[in-house]
Parts: sequence; C-alpha cells; structure tokens
Amino acid sequence: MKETLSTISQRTGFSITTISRVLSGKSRQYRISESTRKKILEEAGRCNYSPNIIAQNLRTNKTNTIGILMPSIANPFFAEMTSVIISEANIKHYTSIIIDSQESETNQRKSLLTLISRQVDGIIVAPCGSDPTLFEEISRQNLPVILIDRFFEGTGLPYVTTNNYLGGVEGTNLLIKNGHRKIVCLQGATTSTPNKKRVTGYIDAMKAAGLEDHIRIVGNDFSIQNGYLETKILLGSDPRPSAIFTLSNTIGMGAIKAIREAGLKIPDDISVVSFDNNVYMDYLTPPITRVGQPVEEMAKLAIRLLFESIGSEKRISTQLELSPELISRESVRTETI
Amino acid sequence: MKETLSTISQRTGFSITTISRVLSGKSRQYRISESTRKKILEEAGRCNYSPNIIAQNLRTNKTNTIGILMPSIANPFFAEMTSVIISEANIKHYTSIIIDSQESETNQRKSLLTLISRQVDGIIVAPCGSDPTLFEEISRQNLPVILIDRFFEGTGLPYVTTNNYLGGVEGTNLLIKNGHRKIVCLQGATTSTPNKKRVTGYIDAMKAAGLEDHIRIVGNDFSIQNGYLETKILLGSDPRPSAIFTLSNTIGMGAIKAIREAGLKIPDDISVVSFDNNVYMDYLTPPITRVGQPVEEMAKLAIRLLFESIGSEKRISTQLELSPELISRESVRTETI
DNA sequence: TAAATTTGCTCAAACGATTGAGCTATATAA
DNA sequence: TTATATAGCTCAATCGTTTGAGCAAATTTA
Repeated sequence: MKETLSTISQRTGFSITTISRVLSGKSRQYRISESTRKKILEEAGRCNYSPNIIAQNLRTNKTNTIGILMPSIANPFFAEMTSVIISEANIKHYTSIIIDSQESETNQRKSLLTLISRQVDGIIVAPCGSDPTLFEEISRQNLPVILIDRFFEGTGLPYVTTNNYLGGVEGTNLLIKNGHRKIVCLQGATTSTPNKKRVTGYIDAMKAAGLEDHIRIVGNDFSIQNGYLETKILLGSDPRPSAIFTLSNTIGMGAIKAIREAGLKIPDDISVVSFDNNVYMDYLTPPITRVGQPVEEMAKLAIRLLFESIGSEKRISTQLELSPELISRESVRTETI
Repeated sequence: MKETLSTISQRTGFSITTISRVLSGKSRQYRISESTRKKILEEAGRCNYSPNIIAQNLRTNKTNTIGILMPSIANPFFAEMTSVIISEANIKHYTSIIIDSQESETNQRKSLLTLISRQVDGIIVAPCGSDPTLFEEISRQNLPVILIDRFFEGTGLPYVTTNNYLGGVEGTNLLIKNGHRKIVCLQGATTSTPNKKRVTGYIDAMKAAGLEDHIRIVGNDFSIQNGYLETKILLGSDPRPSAIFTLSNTIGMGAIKAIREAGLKIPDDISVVSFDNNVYMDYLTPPITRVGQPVEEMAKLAIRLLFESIGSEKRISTQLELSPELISRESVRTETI
C-alpha cells in the first residue's frame, strides 16, 4: 500500500497541510503543537511513509536532480569524471541522471531535451560538436549549464577545463628535448576544443623548435580503434616517426597495441607520450609518460560552479583552466644524434 | 518562457485536453480533425514545446526511469556494467539514475529509499552486504528489482551473475596444473556472493588436488588498496606463496603494484591469476591471465529481465548464471618439480 | 470585560499533465 | 419530420505535494 499525506491524514485526523508541515520539519514555523507533531511523526514512521518526490517536484518546481551528459562513459576519463560528479552531487543531496551522447550531436540534442523535460535543476556537460546555440538557449532560459573538459570559444558559457594548449606544448617539448624530430601527433575528435588546443600546442612547440617540416597530424576520434588504426598506418609509413604524441588515454592504448603487434619496443623503437592520467598507465611496460589532467579537481569545480549557479538568480560566467601535469615515466627514449 | 499545454491552449484557442491528445499522438483515437491537429502541432513546434515529464509522471504514475545502484562506479567492472545498462535503457527510451553506495549498507538503504521516492519504474542493483530483506520488501511492493553480479541465496529475487564458483575452480586449477601448490587466494568483500563463490571454488579445487594444507585466504575488500597491502604482507611472509589468485581486477592491480615494488617479476618470481576481464590487462607486462566475466551480456540480460518485469504484473524470478571465460596469458609460470 | 494577540490548526488553489464523461452541432436513418 | 449516430470538441477530476490566506479558540493586554 502506497502511503500518502492523505492516508496519514485519514488515520490521524489531522489535515493534509498539518501533516505536510510536520513532515517537512516546519512544525515550529507554523506553530504545530508538540503533541500533534509527535503523533504525526509516529504514524508516519509506523507506516513507513516516504514522500512522493514527483509530486514535490511538480509543486516546488525543483527536482534536486542534475543532468550529466557525457560523450562516452566507456572512456575511463569521462567515467572517472562522472563518478566524481555523482559523488559530489550526492553529498549535496542531489541525484544524477547520466546520459551518454556517444559523440553524436543528434543524440546530444535529444538528450538535452530529455533533461529539460525532466526539469533537472542544472546540467554538467562535456559537449560534442561545435555548435553552442542550444546550450546558450538553455542557459538563457535560466537552466544552469556548466561545460566540463570541452567548451565553446567566444561564448559566455561557463566551463572548467585543462589548459590543453599548455599540455600540448609540454608533451611535445618533452619529446623535442629528448632529441626527437619526427614527432607525429595522433589526435582525437577534431571538433572538440581540448583536441584543437592540444594540436595547436603541438604545432607551436614544433615551430618554436624549428621543426615545422616535421609537423604531422593524423587521426580523428577519441577511440582505441582510432589510435590503433592510425598507428598501424604510421608504422608502415616511410620514414617511420620516432615518437608519437597521442592525445588521449584511449588513443594511447590503441597505439600501444599496434606498436606491440608490429613487434616494436617502446621506447627503444618508438617513443610514446600520451594524454590523460590513468592508474593503469603506470602498470604498462614501460610505464607511459603522459600529460595528466586534474580530473577530480575539474569535476569538483564544475559541480561547485553548478551549485552556485543553481543557488543564485543571475547566470554565472566563470571560465576556468587548470594546469595539466607532466608525468614522466619511461616511454620516451633519448635520441642521440 | 516555459511552455505548457495551457499556454498553447491560450494561443490556439483549443482546450488543454485537445492539445494534450494531439501532442501525445491520440488525435485519431479521439477524433480530432486534421486541421486542428495541424494547427496545434505547428504552434507546439514553433514555441519549442516539450512536455513537463514530472507532471506526466505524477499523473500516469510512470517515470520511464530506472535506478541503477552500484557499490563502486570507480571500479572499471561496475563502470562498464553501468555504461552498458545506461545505453540499453536509453534505447527503450528510459532514463537512468545512477547511485554509488560505496560499499556501505547505510548508503545503500538511503539510496533505495531515494529511488523509491523518485518513483523509478525499476531497479538494477549490485547489492552490498548480505541482508536481502529491504530488496524483498521493495520487490513485494511491485517495484521490480533485478540483482546483478551479486545476489542473495535462498531468496526468490531475480538475478544475473557469473558462475563464480566455476571461475574460482578454473582459476585455481590453472595454477595447480602449472605445478603450483602454495597458492594464496586474495579475496574481496567477504559478504558478497561472488566473492564467497569464488573462494569456495578455490577451496574445492585445492582440496580436490590434495592441497588442503596450502589453502590460504586473505583480504577483505574489492579495492586496489586491499590488493596492495595484502600482497605486501604476503611477500614478506615465509614461505612466500608461489602464486596469487586475486579475486577482482582492482585487487589484481594492487597486487601487481606490490610485486613490482618488491622488485619481483611476474611470473618468474611469483605467478598471478586475476578475476575480471579488462582491456588493460593485456597491455601489462606480462599480460595477465584472468577469469573474465561476460559483463556486457550480464548487463543486457539484466535490463531485459527488468523490462519484462516492468511490463507485466507478476513478479519474475529468473536467476541466471553465465559462464566465466578463462583468458590465458603470460602471468603464470610452469613450476618444475 | 472588551479588544488584541497568539496558538493551532484547516481551506483551497496551484503545479502541468491525463482521461472518462459529457456536450453541441451536424449527418444519417427511420 | 423526428430519432439516432457521429464528429469534434470541452469539462472537470485527478495524481500528491506545498503554501498563502483564513478561522476559531485560547491567551494576553488594556
């Protein structure tokens, strides 16, 4: 039997209003007598009453729910991010709806409409594609949106991301400093801002070292598959690159697989620098040098911004770039000239 | 501006009822004229109307939402599982609420109440602890619950799991066949059914091989930390085990870390068999031999059962055990006597 | 003792959708 | 011409809460 305020009202003889006020802890404010309060609480406890949140939501126009929209939860980077966001939200008594857009803008559009329909109080999204209009529209309608990892340039939309340009530069420079010249950049989704920034960082670093002739960028997707296939091709090309800079952990895994299958050794035959930190990277042989992103910090900041935004009337436009961290391991060989 | 049936009603001049019927595709059934239909659809499109699902939920007593309750989303095993469930639910136009109980029964209890309050249509849960009463109660109240991975023995609650006993036997036998005798079992949460079954499998296999004197079970948690610490202790013990059977991927990672730190080589100094498949396991050196679980299949079956249960009035009591898969790699050394 | 205040509660509208019943005008049948 | 059927809509209740307004009785103040 489903208990409601009404059933309790019938059994205790008090009005629905009184019951509601007692159960939502407002008995003091509305001068409900102590004896009434006790009776109601007792009966509610006895029959295991729990409020119908849907009805509360409808009435208060608040769902205590946030929407989390990710391009690919299977990707450990986003999985970790999502996991942190869920936990943080939970601490504030918010529930999370997760949607995976699978890097499809069509799915993304649908998912956003779903979240709006479901009256979420706010959205954290790592967007795919390069069209900010829908996000701007949503934000304008006073539904807070915080972008994470990926963002759109030239919009006021708040975001939290890594300084990917710096990451691109640092990763590339490490290879250059170790004497590499034929450094290939294996990129991910070309529309994603982080990818673009990393690539720009790579290009600038190469140019700064006078290596513009060696600039070579391949790939188009943040998948293991992409890393694997492009590396296969690279390894068959002449001249073979001496180093690969893979722009995500997934791409890195694919590259490593291809390198192994070719019977080559990292770093003796080819050096690898990857992007994204990941506990597994240290367990590979050799451990992989990488540009780590502060995922947990990003997630925490994003949810903090979101809650600030939910709490206040005015829109927030904070845009944060956190520093990446170069994690040096053993996948880069020092070339002797 | 938030559009509702009422605002469209005002602008088109038709009643809320008519608008509702047109927009929910029931114009035929309720004999709404074609011209009316067109006008309404046009206006709804123009003003970007999307229904307030909360109101629909309240009225229809259906949320098209499922609750997914996992003990630890940070664990790649559950992350993958969750990811698959979300996608499958999405295909059926269901939205997913994810909650992480963090292996705490208190959290689990709260989370379940949250899900009930939120009127989810069904729940998929990898439970923690060993008390099925709350789940049974929920199920009895006609809210479908499907257990995944972990389950409770002696209850009618439907579940999908791996044949963990078989996994325990197979993993152990592989080591025995390779001449190992001092095989230690490094277990996870002791209350979890899969853990118990795996341990029983280990014990039975050891006994069957006449190795009852070598049975040794340590650990108590499915964490990297646990794997790491227990292995540290094991490596310092005398006599040192010749093989470790770690009962999850996380424990395995911790064990590997400890082994590396001790300057030992797998499999030369010590052999390792782990549980759970994971793409990373193949990239470690050496690739790790493991007992893989059919995660995707489990997830898909669970959601299928859930939808069957949601669709019908009567409770379902299917209990499925899928076979594990022994994935032989290079982390087991053949002992010569 | 009358007026004012406080206490302790209830009424009823509202949130935005769905849905069975009902109503009017027109078309068809008798 | 009158009864009946049908087309094309609207009314109003309902889901389970919350909340501003209001009301009677008890208490305090003047």
